[in-house]
Amino acid sequence: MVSIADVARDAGVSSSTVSYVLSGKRSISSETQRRVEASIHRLGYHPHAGARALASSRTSVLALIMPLRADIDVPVLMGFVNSVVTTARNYDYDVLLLTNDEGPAGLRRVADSAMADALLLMDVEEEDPRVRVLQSLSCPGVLIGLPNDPGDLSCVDLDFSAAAKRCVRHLADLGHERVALVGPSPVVYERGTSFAGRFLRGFTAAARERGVHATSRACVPSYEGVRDCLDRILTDQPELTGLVVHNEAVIAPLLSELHSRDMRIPEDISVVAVTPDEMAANRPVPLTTVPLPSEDIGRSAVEMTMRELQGVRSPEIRLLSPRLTPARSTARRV
DNA sequence: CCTAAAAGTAGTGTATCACT
DNA sequence: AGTGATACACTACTTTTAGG
Repeated sequence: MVSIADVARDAGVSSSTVSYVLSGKRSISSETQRRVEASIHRLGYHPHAGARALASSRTSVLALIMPLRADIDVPVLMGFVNSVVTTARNYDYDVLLLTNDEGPAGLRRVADSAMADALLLMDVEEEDPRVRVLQSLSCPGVLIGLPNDPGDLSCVDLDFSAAAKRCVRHLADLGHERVALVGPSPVVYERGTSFAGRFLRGFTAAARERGVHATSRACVPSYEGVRDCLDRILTDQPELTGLVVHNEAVIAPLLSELHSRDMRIPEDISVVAVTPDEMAANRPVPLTTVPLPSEDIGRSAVEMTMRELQGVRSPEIRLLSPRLTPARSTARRV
């Protein structure tokens, strides 16, 4: 293995000079800089991460804690992971991905063993015991999601309440008077997952505000779950003309189920979905969506974390404003 | 004198301080 | 602008000590 001492010997300088060339924390003559860089290149040197962590008590690793539960939509989650990892690399950080649900003890384990410099927490619940623990840790933490009491932690998320309102108002503007929400899986509500509650409350509030009849149902992500969910909704509202879907895993089976029931989109029923942009276009009928900005959320979370790591303590709750992208799946009610 | 346990030492690769 | 010494946390190895 090539060490900093090998580079120093090759370049004819001391190892501290190599270190300063690498960190850029001191001025180095251009000639020395050039020789050191040439040696680094020639020898194929890469700093030893363990030794770095030992000397600096920094790991250059962010822990992304993302419990992978059965009811979680992996493609959507990967959008967040991708954005977090990509942004972290811009700051010379790597990402430690933790997908087991270890609860508060897991946070302590990672922080106290100094595996990472900061923790990013996903799948946040309204009353999440991890939040209090995260605050008490010595390393910074940022939430992707919004608990009832975030304390002085920074949070980023889509403004799900506003997103729901956007969907309802769009349908109401098109003359729809009877709408329904196909929500996340029942377990997501039971767990008190923060986005689910916020979306549902926004949906209900907007419907009331616009005088629209509204029903909502949790939906198990399977063909059977979708059939059951639709049955219940249509029993409740046989004259339904608008659907809001807040459950990515359900979109495909739902579209196919509507088709088999001869409910044409958008002639018989308008559909608007909350889903990442790239997953909306590739459907039998291009979907009107409120895009889930996983890219922006992941990037913001890492940027906030980096600010904290630089010692800037300015907790911020950043709720991104939803957009609505109209497509063929919604139309004026006839 | 032998063994086991405890204490001590050296070495790892890097960042950084104090110095020239 | 450049350098030597040191700290960092841990491990592997060596030496010392205690007790029989």
